Amino acid sequence: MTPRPESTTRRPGRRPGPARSREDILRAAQSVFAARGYEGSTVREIARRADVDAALVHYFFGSKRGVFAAAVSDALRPAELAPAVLHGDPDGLAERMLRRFLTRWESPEQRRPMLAIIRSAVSNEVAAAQLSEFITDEVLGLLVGSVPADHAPVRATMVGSQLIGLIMVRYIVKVEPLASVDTETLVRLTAPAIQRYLTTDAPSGRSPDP
Amino acid sequence: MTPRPESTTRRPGRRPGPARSREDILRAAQSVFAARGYEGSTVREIARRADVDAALVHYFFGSKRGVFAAAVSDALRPAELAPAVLHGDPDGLAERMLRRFLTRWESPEQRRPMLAIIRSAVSNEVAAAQLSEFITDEVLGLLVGSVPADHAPVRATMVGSQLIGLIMVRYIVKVEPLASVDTETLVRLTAPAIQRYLTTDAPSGRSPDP
DNA sequence: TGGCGAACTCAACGCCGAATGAAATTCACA
DNA sequence: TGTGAATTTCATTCGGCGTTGAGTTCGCCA
Repeated sequence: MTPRPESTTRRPGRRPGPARSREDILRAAQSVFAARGYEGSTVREIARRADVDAALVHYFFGSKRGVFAAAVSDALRPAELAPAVLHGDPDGLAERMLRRFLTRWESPEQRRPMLAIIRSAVSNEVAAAQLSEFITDEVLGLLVGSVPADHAPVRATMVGSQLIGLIMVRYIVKVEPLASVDTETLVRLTAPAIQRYLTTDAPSGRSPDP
Repeated sequence: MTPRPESTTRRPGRRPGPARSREDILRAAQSVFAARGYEGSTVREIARRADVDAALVHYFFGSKRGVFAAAVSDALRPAELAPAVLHGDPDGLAERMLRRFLTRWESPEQRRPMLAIIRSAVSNEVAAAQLSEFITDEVLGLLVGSVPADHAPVRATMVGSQLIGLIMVRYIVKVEPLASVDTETLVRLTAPAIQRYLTTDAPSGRSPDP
């Protein structure tokens, strides 16, 4: 967060001191992509916000797609929802999971790269695939062992849909009153529905064809 | 749907026959915005798809924002979910509503303008506001009279979040297996959760501060 | 202390975007 | 039949986009 010394006039060539531009660019990219989505963002604006020439972005990351990939995968990897959430009584699984999830989203710092993916996934095939994979892996990981294996994938995506819906309504489209309700209320409202997707008996009627 | 006669070389000036370009542009705009979102779309591509010069788009709609507004509001107005859904036993409300909702989304024709709004709302303030209003009005309208008035807004947005989540996962991000499950199964899975948001007793604990 | 490679900027290219004003053609109504 | 309004294209402006290549400065190791 410590800002660079003033950029009144800058000369070409390497800057004195330790080189931190690469990280600055990455953080700037996260902000910009989070705010505008992939198509709406420009390399030049990222550079401007990182207080750097646009050519440097290409020097480090090769292309706009390159920065995007680096920016999201940089902060998406350490998801690690699973460990602490998994043990405890199965009836509280949804609530623990939701609390963890909301904690991440309430921190602007952590919210940024996830926003970037969602904003981009909506009109960008690559980002969409990345998000799809993330949902599958992450949510499915939570269900292994707690849920009959044959229905796990459907259950997982249902939970995923409820979570994404929450994000859309609360953080992106900002529909009131849900956008400003406190998280505790949110948990009380949502946890039971999610718990239902996780552990209620399989839907009656014939099962979906294999 | 009847395609225009071949456009090998065209001369300036009004074309012979009845003028349908305005409608052609509107339909083209719906497709393009639905596929690429607002930022990702270009007036030129809309014009190309409508088989028309780009200047004509500006002639009719003034600006890119103008086409967008026209394209979505054109096909968003006749929502009319309410009438048929509302009467019948209250316990089946969610299911009737969901069926109606899915029917609209399964038709590519009707899906287009809604896709356009969602794809755009994600990175566009104006579209987001429009979508927010739509959710509030439309879903809330269904609840009037069936639900205690004091909790109706929260309930409505919760239902909205579940529906948007469904759309995201099924039609936009396309997460399997939910993306290819048949609608009947989808109803069986989702209706109970929605019904719960509609009619279950208010969440316990203290109510959210007024 | 010299020099090589990493970090950085500058200037420019080619392209495509939204938007505009003028000219050409057809329509509709008197 | 004629004449004004509506529709359509063309040519153009202006700006910003992603990307590249050459040149400059600094850190570091031999």
